[in-house]
Amino acid sequence: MTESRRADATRNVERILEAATACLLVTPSATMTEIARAAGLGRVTLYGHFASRAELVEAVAGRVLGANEAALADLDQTGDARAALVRLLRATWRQLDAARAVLAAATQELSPERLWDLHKEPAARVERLVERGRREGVFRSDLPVSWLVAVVHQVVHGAAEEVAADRLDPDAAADVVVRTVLAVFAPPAEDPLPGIPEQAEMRGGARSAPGRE
Amino acid sequence: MTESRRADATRNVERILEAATACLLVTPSATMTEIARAAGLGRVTLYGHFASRAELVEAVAGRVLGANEAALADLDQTGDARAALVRLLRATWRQLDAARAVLAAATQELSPERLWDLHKEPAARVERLVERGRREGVFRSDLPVSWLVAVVHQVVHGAAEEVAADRLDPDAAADVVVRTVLAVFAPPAEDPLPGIPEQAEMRGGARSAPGRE
DNA sequence: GCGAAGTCAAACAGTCCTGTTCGAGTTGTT
DNA sequence: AACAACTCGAACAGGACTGTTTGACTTCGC
Repeated sequence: MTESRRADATRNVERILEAATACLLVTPSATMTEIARAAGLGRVTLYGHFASRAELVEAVAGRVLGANEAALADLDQTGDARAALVRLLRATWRQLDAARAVLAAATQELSPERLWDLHKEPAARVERLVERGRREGVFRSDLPVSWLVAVVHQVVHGAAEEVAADRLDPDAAADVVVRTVLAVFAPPAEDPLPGIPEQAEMRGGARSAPGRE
Repeated sequence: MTESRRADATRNVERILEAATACLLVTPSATMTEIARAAGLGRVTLYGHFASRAELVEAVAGRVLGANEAALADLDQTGDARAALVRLLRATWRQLDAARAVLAAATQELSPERLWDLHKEPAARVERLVERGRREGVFRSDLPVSWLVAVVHQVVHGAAEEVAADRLDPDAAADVVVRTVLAVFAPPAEDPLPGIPEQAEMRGGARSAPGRE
């Protein structure tokens, strides 16, 4: 596939992907013109390598997610579940610092199914860990698994936003994330307050598919 | 100001605002045409009442936030800080169920400063409560206040997303939110894990104004 | 019932974006 | 050196949206 392509062409594809990543990181709605200018290339050249904007965005998303996967794949997931969670969180944080807004772009540009695919692997990783931690009794069981996974997602993204808004020290962010998630995941000591049902009924991953449209 | 306006005119303004709220709730980028159709009115009529799309979005945002404020303003904020937090969370959840996506629309349509203004009041309310709870020793002090406020924001919005994606039972959502936030806010029993710095240095609300553009 | 206020469809101008074509220039490869 | 691969600017067609105008129509208020 990449057999007979001139050297500068492949180099330019790389330049485009990098510029696109940078642009989409700032503004998910960055235009082809902007990306081309950022890459120091002509707009037409982009279309020479990517048939459409969607294709470029997908390539960027795949690239970022790929790097993410690579970094997270060979992570020690054994031993104490909490320690494993901490490692996973720190690694995720490091990666997501870069991926954040690119995903935002993909979110509103790609088809929902395609997007769900991209998010599936990281989510599954967290899910497996959550379930193990539960069996071992170190994570709480009174909240849905899907919710705990969502909390990780929300907290990490939220921290990224706070850092971007200059309301949180980038160096402290990783620890803040770890502390927060650990606090949520820890089994509740006892009911701290009356008026809260003992066990919230949950829907797990029902997927009863009311869907849109 | 609203003196001499025909009855159907004021009624239509109301219809427009309601339709716009509904539309923006589904899609933040809803067009004037879509909103007009949803309101059962002509597109031109919208421009008769709102000079521009931005003006309409701002009106909708103001309306939603206003209702939010009204509901939260006369809330019992005395007594145990945790109980007060629970009340605040439940009330916020009830309101935000409706406000969610409207704010998303406003977020990318309105000027950042204007948006910050709209978010300021609710955030300040949470912040005051957090600080009181800290003084009373029922909330943790090892994380920045601004972060705890952000956590509330993230968790509530995250729950709304999960509900929208049909991964969380709407009836259980309020409890889930309460449990999650309480877990984060509770003072850490002791360092549960080595490798975490004793106290994360924080930036509070520095606002060193790097700004965009 | 009369006039003013309000509504509306159609059509228009203006902007911005995507994606394509063309011809000329440039640069890698052999 | 020479050919092919590549790049590029300009220009075009097409679409979507915003915001305005016009002139006819409906409805409210008195």
